[in-house]
Amino acid sequence: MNIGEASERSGLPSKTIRYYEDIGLIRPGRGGNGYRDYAAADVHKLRFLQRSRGLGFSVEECRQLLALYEDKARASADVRDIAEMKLGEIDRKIRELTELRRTLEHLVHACHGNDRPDCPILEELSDGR
Amino acid sequence: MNIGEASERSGLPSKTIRYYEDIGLIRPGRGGNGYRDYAAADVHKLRFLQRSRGLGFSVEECRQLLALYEDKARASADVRDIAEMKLGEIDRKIRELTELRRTLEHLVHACHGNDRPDCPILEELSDGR
DNA sequence: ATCCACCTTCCAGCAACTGGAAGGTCAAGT
DNA sequence: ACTTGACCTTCCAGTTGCTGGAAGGTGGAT
Repeated sequence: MNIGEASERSGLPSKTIRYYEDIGLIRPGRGGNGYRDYAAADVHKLRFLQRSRGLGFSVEECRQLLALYEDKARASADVRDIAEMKLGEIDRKIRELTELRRTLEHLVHACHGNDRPDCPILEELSDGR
Repeated sequence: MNIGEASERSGLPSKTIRYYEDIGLIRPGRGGNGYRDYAAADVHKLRFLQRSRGLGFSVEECRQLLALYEDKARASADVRDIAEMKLGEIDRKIRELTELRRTLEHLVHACHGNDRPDCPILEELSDGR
């Protein structure tokens, strides 16, 4: 399939898909007309990239995550170790986001949203807790 | 005070403080020697910026928050709207992160760390699911 | 034959810094 | 008085991860 369809199916803009090819994350085939030709497996990888990028993993980290999928000598303890390290990072990210969420929710609830000049959000941002 | 002390007190690197000046977020005075001179109010704003950036507000959002903060007739509803939008984004991130966690954990369990070439996820991938 | 939507490459710029060069300033130690 | 070293200054370049636009080729429908 062409890049447009791959874009639609993966949720990534065509521009980004070409960029990912530039930096060597994916290698689609080419048709006789020079157009990129994406297989279903490529789209799957693109979707994986879309998700993991959206979660704050760097492109380099995504490259490692993707390597887990592509590793032909799969099932080695090394590969599993990398995956486990990433799991730890994900857990940490979830914890941080949850903490951030808690703080913000507290602020939103404390703010009555009227015109009075006493917004607790701004007060906390400036004063600190 | 000089930029170094402002940096220490605000928790922002000097480079970042100069950058914030470049983009017009703060306007410190200047001493006779050309050094930037930060008043307590400047440090206060810098701390404000440090906090709100750390909470995931973009620089432009921080500029808005700062403007609201400085505006005596501010409407706290404006502030709350920005915070609520961020809250929605955070929720989405947590959901997606949890999903990715599940995916990776599945991978870790599928690759038990030996040399057997039987990772079901990879098979799924090559099948082009 | 002519649209128009698609595709191609290349080059530029964005956010939000970060690093480094080249040089000015200041307080302290000798 | 002089030198050292830690500050400070500006400016320019690089980073990450895209995103937009120009200039031009391709493909299917009318």
